[in-house]
Amino acid sequence: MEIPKQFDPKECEERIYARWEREGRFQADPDSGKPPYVIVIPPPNVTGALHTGHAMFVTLQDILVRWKRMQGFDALWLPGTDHAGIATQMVVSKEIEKRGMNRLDLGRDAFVEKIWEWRREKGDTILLQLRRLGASCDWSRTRFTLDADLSRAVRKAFVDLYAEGLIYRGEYMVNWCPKCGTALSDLEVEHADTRGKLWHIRYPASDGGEGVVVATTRPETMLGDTGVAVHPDDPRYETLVGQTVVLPLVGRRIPVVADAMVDRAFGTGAVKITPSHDPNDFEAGRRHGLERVAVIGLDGRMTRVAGEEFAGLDRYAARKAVLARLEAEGLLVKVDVHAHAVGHCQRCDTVVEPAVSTQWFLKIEPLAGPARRAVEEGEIRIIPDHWRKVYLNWMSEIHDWCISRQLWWGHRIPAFSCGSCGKSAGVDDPERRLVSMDDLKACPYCGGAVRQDPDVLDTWFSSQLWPFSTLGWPDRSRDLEKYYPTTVMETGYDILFFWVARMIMAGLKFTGRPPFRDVFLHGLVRDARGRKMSKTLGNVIDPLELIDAYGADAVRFTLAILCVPGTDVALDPKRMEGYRAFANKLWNAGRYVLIQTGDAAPAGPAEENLSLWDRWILEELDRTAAQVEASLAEFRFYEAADALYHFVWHRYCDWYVEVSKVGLSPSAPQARREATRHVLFRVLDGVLRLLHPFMPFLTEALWEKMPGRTSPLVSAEYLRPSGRTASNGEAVEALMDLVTQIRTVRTEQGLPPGQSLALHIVPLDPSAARWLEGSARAEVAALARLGEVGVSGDSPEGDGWLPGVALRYRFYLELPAAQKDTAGEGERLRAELKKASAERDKFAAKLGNPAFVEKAPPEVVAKNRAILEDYERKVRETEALLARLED
RNA sequence: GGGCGGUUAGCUCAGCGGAAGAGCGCCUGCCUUACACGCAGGAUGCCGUCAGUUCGAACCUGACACCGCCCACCA
Repeated sequence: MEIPKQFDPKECEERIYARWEREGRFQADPDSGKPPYVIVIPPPNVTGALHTGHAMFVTLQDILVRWKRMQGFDALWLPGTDHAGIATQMVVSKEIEKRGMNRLDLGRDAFVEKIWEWRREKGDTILLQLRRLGASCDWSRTRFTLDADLSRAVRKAFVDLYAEGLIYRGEYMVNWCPKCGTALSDLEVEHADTRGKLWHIRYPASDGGEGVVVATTRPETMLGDTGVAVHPDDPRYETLVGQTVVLPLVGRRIPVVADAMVDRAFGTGAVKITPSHDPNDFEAGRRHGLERVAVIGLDGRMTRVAGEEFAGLDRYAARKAVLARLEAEGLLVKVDVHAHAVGHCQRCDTVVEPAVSTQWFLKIEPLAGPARRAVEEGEIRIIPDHWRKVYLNWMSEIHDWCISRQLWWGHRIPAFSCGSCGKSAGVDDPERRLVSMDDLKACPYCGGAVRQDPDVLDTWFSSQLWPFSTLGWPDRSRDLEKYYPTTVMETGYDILFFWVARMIMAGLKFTGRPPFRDVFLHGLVRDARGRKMSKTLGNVIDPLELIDAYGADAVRFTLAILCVPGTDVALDPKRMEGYRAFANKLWNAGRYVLIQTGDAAPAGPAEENLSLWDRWILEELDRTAAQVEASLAEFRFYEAADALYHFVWHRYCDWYVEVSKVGLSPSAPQARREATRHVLFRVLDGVLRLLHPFMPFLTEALWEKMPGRTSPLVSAEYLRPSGRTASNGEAVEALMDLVTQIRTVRTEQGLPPGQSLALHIVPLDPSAARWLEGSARAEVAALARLGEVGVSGDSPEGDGWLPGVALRYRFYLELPAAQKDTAGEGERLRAELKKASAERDKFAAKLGNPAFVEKAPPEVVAKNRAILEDYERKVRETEALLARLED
């Protein structure tokens, strides 16, 4: 069989993936009788391109799903995409603007049709990209949030919540993005600390007196002021309360009111009240019955009400103009530098404007209570644990959710209003008949013509239903019965509130059950220096380029091993080189094993034919399997990946494969050769199973080259720890230590690595002697590249032997004839003696402390004692060698 | 203003009560026939500061100092 010396991802990735898909290996089967294991994908935006965040979740979820599938679960990983309201509308708007059109010219229907065209053209791109990473999704169950059945689920949710009075409509102050032209939820506003200014402005008293100085960060809003507030207990303003002051530039008389919301220590202790343009003032205005004067329009420009001088100006131009006028009139008293947080639109980064408008809201408290309890009581587990606290914290101070958006792309709100009788959903609809599952043809109250609300729902309103809407809800489908609740929700912590929290609320509300049992939140992928990736920084890493350069397996393995719960991931392509090398390492180990085994799987040998090393590597494999199992169960991907890496490279390849060359040599007995072949093969087999979820392509490619493999690895059984107990650890470690010591002496003495030298070994105790029986001497020789190896109870005759001390052996390395000079050896031994004595003293002191011996657990004391003995022996032996050397 | 993380080898990070670790980088040798995407050997750490608890602390407790993140309607 021809196996190339380098693993070539390009050769196998596409071919193998196509085979898996063709054979239906990812398909879940509710009638299989197997227990379900379910993950629904965090649906990427339908217009999106694969980024590193996707690569991370694909890697982690695919590891979990493949692992469980191999363990015999009916594993379902359900894929799909999100219509992503604002994001998509923005992308398509920009696109048609490039062609000289705009969405208003086009009109709603035509524009929405354009987006659908776009979606048909590009919408599957991202799903094809997920495949490149090896995602084993059940593509037959792919869903899109705007699919007919999912839209029905959204409508059902809305109708039910409305019927229950949890959805209401009203005029409130909301976050408004002047550029996107829509209301936003609190979560869609990103606060950025900004160094602004605090302007102190004098409002003269109506009677011509001094009046009051107010402090504001937004002077342009003063045009809409309808009051000034001071603290009720503030002696400075006692006499002013109840009076009126004159609003500069406008001339309006506005009252001074007392309100406890005022912080006396801030600014001047007097606050201007603009009920139309500040959430606090909105409330204050209500409390004191103040008029609302809107001077900033929804387009971010000053309204006519702002006065002729300012009308039509952009809000920031108006700020300058207002300040100039105040300055001119001598009313600008003081300007302070003032740092404060300014809200920006998550999508377009425009400064958000608080604005009063009529919107739809979802009452949160009735939903939040059960959602809080589900986590508090452990029905839902959030990992890492500190996110649990964050979740609970957020859940307990959550506000109602503004769910309507003034967009065209999304689920249109199924609410109607009547042109004849004037009844309108949410406001004047006592029997709640104007919201319905079917489009209303006529007013159910008077039969008049009805009009549907033009707004659409926040994208996240449909996302919150994803774990069950994708499975057929509100119908009681077979899938819903079998796969709901899902098993694990795996996603980035950045959408804990946006998505995870809301799914929990919605899941409990609509299905009566939590939508998943475990929530695992991975860190965000950042650049090599830990900075957030951004186009402006130019540090964006494209996962597809990574796959092209290193192969999907290396990309996956890197992401997995970097995934430490609770930490963001610093992704360094340099590091990926290391894991590409790892892939290649395993490839070549497989190549070696397959060349040795030929075209028949080697039969199992009798237990007594297994050597020390054979048993050791099988135990190590077992321990690795147990470690992977335990680590994955707790979502410690890095730990599982690290255990596999270490086992494959530093146990199997570095030691066992090297030792096996002795066992396979023509001079070895037949039984030894067979046993070695068997163990080599068996460990490779186990490694491929264990590693498959992490590196699916490479492992499958090797698997298909193994003799006797009819069905693919993806459907094979995962390796279970066999629970072997007989331990050879001590013996093998002593031998490994011996080899390492010999190599060190060799290198330090500058002996040519290629030269075959003779060695003499003196075991320091009977078990050490026993471990050298059988093939061990030949193995040591091979590992340390030696010639003849002798063993005896005493040092060898003659000159020119370089002595050394290992844990359980003394050894003598024969110098080449031309180099019979051991002069440097004394120095080396003395250095080692010094180190060993220091260690010995440290442990002796510890054990000399009666409190330690008395109070520490016995096994700890015993362990320390054993270490002390090792060092004592080492010191003793080294001293003896030195003494002889100096004779 | 609240809350949550982090501070360990040059870099990125594990370890979280019993001998300071990994990967990359660095230094020395090696094309040893599975692999130079390789092999062998090596150097490198007041485990942020101070005080406590403990037989024992990188790990627990409390303060402090820097970094970072999230939430929040003080103009």
